[in-house]
Amino acid sequence: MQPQALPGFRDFYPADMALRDRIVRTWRRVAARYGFEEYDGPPLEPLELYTAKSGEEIVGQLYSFVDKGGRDVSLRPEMTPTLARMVAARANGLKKPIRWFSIPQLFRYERQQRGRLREHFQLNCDLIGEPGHLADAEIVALAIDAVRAFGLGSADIRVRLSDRRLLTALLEAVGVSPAQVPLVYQVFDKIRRTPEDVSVTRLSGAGLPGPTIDRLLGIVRARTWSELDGLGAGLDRALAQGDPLRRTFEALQALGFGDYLDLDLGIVRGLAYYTGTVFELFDARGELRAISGGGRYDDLLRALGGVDLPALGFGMGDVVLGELLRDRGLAPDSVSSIDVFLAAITQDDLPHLLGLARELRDAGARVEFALAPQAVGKQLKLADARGARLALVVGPDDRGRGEVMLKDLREKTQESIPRDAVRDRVARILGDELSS
RNA sequence: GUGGUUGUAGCUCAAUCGGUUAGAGCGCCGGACUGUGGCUCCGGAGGUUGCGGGUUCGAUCCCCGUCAGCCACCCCA
Repeated sequence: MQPQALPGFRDFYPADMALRDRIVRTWRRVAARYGFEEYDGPPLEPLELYTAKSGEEIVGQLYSFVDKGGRDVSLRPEMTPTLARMVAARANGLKKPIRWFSIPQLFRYERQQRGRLREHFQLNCDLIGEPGHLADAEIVALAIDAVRAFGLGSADIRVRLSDRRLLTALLEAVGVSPAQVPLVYQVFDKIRRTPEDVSVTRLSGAGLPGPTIDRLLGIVRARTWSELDGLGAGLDRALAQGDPLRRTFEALQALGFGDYLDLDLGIVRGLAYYTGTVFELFDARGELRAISGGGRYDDLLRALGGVDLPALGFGMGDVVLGELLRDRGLAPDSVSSIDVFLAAITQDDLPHLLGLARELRDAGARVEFALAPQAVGKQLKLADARGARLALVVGPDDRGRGEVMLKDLREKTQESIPRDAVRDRVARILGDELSS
């Protein structure tokens, strides 16, 4: 048995690379539309960067080890601590609000499953220095556009939005004690795939009385603001905590993304540092894991980097998105690897052909030719398999006339043209394809 | 980390009750085809049946272990 890639790590064959490349390029393009600048940091970091303040959940899954210098290090499981360090180091000199994005390869040591590997690429977009609801709307809008740009619409994608401030206030208002909050979060997180009686049993097992449980179920099931407002008396003060989220909804509707949004207070992001808006993107059929998730973390930069700046952001991995694109037939078809194939009839034609290759490559064309003597038919077969638009056939007869045979493999036409005119003709036919 | 389930050619799969030399399609290579591509026809390469052990006259098939994939749990970048 040949050595394989480590569990959870991927080999990218050209077809896989084409998809990954499309994803990454599309992300860059969309982030740029929102005025975001790209940054990056080290893939390997000191272990303490993650054990210090980051979510406790992540620590157990760190891909960490001791390096040859005896340092405790970890492959980065998330980008936020690195971002916090970088922003903190130059916080005074950076114009706010900061709009930065990165597409790091992230790692975690955990048993893999579909859509969940030990390594993935993740679009990270963060907006730092703005506490207002328009920043929240911008981030959510960017997350939506980052999948919309692949051709996915509101029929394919749903966004579920919640707010920690609102949820916390509601739980307190209905009588959930701080000690009971973690369990309530757990139950909320699983509410969609758990029978109701199981959820009720777990909640009552934590000491919550029946009426409180009923109200909790009402909170987690509310999908509109009016449903939430109708949950009963005594919640007005708590519901007032929902104002920022309401305004975020309104802004997103004005931006034209209303069709994508669902209110869902059952969204429980694992990372403990979220302080306000939290959201997740899912495929509308509910077949896959979350495509993206994020939220507001106004206290994290102070805890992590020492600068007191409000911030929010989201992450979006390439694995689930890639699966969704494949499922929907939106992955790239077989790509053409060359523009022009050069075919020689005899060995004597080779110097002529190599000169053409140099000239066309200098002009920006993607050029290939047979590396060993072959029948012309065979060479053209290869040209076809490569997806070449054009083929140039050079033989003794052509050379005698100072010409070459230009074949358009797509149009199935051919004509003999002067050798000196090749470059211009090829450039004209390929047109825009050259500049890309 | 726990439990379940599946591993046969590069890919998708077949192989009777445990029985001879493990097959097919696609893909790949070559030929028909030494001045013209996609099609067609012909041929070829490619397998320690994931790996290791056990039962048996005989194991792709039964048993145990292990590794890997998938599913659920845990958790969720």
